[in-house]
Amino acid sequence: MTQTDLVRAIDFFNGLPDAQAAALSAIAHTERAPRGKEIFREGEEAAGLYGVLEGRVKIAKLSPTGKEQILHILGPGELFAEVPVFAGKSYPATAAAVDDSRLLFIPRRAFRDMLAGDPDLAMGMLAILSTRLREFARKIEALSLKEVPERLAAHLLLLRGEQDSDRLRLDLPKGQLAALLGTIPETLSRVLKKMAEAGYIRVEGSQVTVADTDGLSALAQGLERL
Amino acid sequence: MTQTDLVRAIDFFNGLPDAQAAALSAIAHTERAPRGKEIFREGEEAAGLYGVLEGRVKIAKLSPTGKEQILHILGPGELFAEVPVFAGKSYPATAAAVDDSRLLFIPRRAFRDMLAGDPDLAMGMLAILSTRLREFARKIEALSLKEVPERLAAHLLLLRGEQDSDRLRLDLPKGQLAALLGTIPETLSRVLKKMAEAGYIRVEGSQVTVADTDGLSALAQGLERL
DNA sequence: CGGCTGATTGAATCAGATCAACTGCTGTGG
DNA sequence: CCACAGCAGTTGATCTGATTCAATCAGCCG
Repeated sequence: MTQTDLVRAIDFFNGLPDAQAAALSAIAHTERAPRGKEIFREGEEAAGLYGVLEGRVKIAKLSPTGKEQILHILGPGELFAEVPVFAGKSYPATAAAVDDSRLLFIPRRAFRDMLAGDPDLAMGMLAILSTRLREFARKIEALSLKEVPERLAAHLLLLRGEQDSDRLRLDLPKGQLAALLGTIPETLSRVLKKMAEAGYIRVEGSQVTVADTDGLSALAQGLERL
Repeated sequence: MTQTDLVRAIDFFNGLPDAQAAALSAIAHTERAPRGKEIFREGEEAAGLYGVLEGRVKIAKLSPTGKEQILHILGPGELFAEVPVFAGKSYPATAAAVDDSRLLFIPRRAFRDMLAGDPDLAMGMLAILSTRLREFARKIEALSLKEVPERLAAHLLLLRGEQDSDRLRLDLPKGQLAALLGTIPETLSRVLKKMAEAGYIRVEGSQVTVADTDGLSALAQGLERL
């Protein structure tokens, strides 16, 4: 495995162009953390950010009385401590290895120097983050629609926007689509049928044709119901 | 209104330290867009990013047949076109003013040059974005818990982590809390009662005491039910 | 032709929303 | 100082959308 692949093993950096991934790799190094090893402690100045390559890491707060409150367990591919590093704060919690682990470490100082010399690295990371932020925002919007017909209608409209046609291919088996919409195949099946009967769409296997965009839109906003 | 306030009027930049907000302001300028004015067109090279100061802007795709598919309507405080600008792509859709609007514009070139000279600006923006990303991730996690007791248990555990004590103040009236959890006051009331009866918590007005952290945790993960 | 998987349909059940009534607190005006 | 309006919160009865359980169907591959 090359160094570049190492950096790419962290989801956060996946999507960076080769040149930038390589540049980052040059300042990153890997560390082994045996089970139980403390990686950093709450209150220390944030010296750098970490990614989990292998094993698991827990993020916890120690209460004054010494009780441990686990905030998060992280697995391979996950980044941590990036917020305090970017913000120039101290670590807000303590991190320790749960299993024997291998970590990627990027020192704050070197990272900052590299940003100064390579604005495209900064742009690349901003691009990744803002793309992901948009995706998340969309997901939140979708999840906060309570009824299945609303979520399905919203999803179909989204597909319609992407595929730029009224004839949509469901690129996912219906069972998977159901899971994506936070429901089960049975319900999806019934809702598709009702939508078809009400004239909003036509369904032929995994091909769905939008017949009434405005109607679907009204459904998605809960203005109408099936 | 000073220039700095202008930049801060966009949510995205809110949270930047004064020095960086001022620096950004220096390269930003404002534009007026009368109703109907096209701001940029799909396929053009992304020259810069925009924020809505006043009015509304629509983002739409024009299908080959000339039909317009509106993807999004944006209001004051919202940023747009930042993804193609950061990524160095062309605009993926067309933007036009819906009302008479005032926009903030930041040219890509100047923005990139500024990043090169000021790594702390880059760090600051990365900090904002990654903080927001974490918040969103948490929200998605919470929303994807389907049952109210799960969501409430998760929320109580979160508060417990923040307040670092088993005795929690609900900093929100119960009606508001219900809305935050995606339910209604009646249901919240019943669930709190059930949790108290089952011995997980004790409730005294807006003061909740966690009696069984592990039990709550099991509830939050759906391992147990009320 | 079996036998598997994905999709559909029907019946029973359940969680939560809705509707409506009631409690209890707080603040204000007579 | 009391009375009563007003609002947050609680409780009960009912209704509805969605899941669960079970059976069936369609297509596909060996």
